[in-house]
Amino acid sequence: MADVISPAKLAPNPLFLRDEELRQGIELLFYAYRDFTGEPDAILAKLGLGRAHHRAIYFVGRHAGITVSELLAILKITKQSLSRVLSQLVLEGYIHQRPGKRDRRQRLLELTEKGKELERQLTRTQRERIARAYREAGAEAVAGYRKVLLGLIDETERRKILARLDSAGKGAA
Amino acid sequence: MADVISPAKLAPNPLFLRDEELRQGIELLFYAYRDFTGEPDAILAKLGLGRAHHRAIYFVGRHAGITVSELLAILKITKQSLSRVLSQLVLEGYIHQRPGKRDRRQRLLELTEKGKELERQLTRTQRERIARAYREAGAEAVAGYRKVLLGLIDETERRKILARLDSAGKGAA
DNA sequence: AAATTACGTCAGCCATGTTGACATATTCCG
DNA sequence: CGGAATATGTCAACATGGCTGACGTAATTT
Repeated sequence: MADVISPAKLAPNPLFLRDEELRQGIELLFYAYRDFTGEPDAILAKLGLGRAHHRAIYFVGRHAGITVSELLAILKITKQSLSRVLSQLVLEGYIHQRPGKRDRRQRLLELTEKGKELERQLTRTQRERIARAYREAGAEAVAGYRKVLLGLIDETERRKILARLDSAGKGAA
Repeated sequence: MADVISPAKLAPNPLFLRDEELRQGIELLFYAYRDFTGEPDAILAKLGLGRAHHRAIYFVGRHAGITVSELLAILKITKQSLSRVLSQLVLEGYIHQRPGKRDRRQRLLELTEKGKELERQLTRTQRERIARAYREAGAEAVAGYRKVLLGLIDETERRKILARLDSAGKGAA
């Protein structure tokens, strides 16, 4: 204000632009996630289930035969929290447990037919949403979306996740 | 299996590829959001605050003079839920309320100096995370990231959000 | 003057996260 | 073989942050 010629008016302040750009990146992520997770809740509510159940069902479906500790590592919650969700899903016949062959302490998890049916139903709306966004944005944009999201993930996790994305659906030990 | 020549081996099944691609899009969003939101919690916990306070502080900081109902529309929670958070933030001196000039029923919200300080502290780690991801991915990828995320948002919301992103930081009535 | 709007508040419920302590079965290792 | 480590489960208590429903007040609109 006191300056005769404000430097900010001569050249657009790069720090300001940067901050603005970054905040938009934050907010887009917030809004997208907000709307993305909103949809399946109605289906779940009717069954007396919540988002936590959706996440468990999704990843068990994605990695048939996953162990409890692997699932914990993906969800990053405590075993007590997972246990509540998981035991309910087993009780109600969505998920089946069997002891590991190599290591009989493990409980390998997989969806029952009922579980698979629910998984399909829950994921359908989200798949459609992503599909539409991909289609409208184009292949190049999709590559950018993937690249940036991957960069947002904790560095120590990135390798693991890339491996998981690749090996998914092939079943585990 | 029973087919003499499996069609899936001649041409890669486009439905399968599509499903795989879409699921990766879902999972990347999950992992990125998981790690993105994780960081500021430690700071908040020391102050006896939670994620809900962070969101309120963030958007009040971003839209100085925002009304309660506008904030509700952004967060998509009930007024009762917001009230709990907001009244605590006012009580502890992070947010200041003043009546609207045109409409004195409104309570226009803005951060106090204390609130601004906390906002900066909280947003710093997230800004840095986005900045790093942007830098590593490149400008073209950033454009794609924005395009796809925008496409994931509810269509009825998109216009509003674009307007918000543009007008942010210029203050409201 | 009546209806609507913006906001707030009280009360209670539910889902889902947390910590801490402890139990059991199995596997690994010296 | 026997003890340590591992995979999993369980009980109890608590915090956060959503939700619904009901009701109240001040200001604005009609």
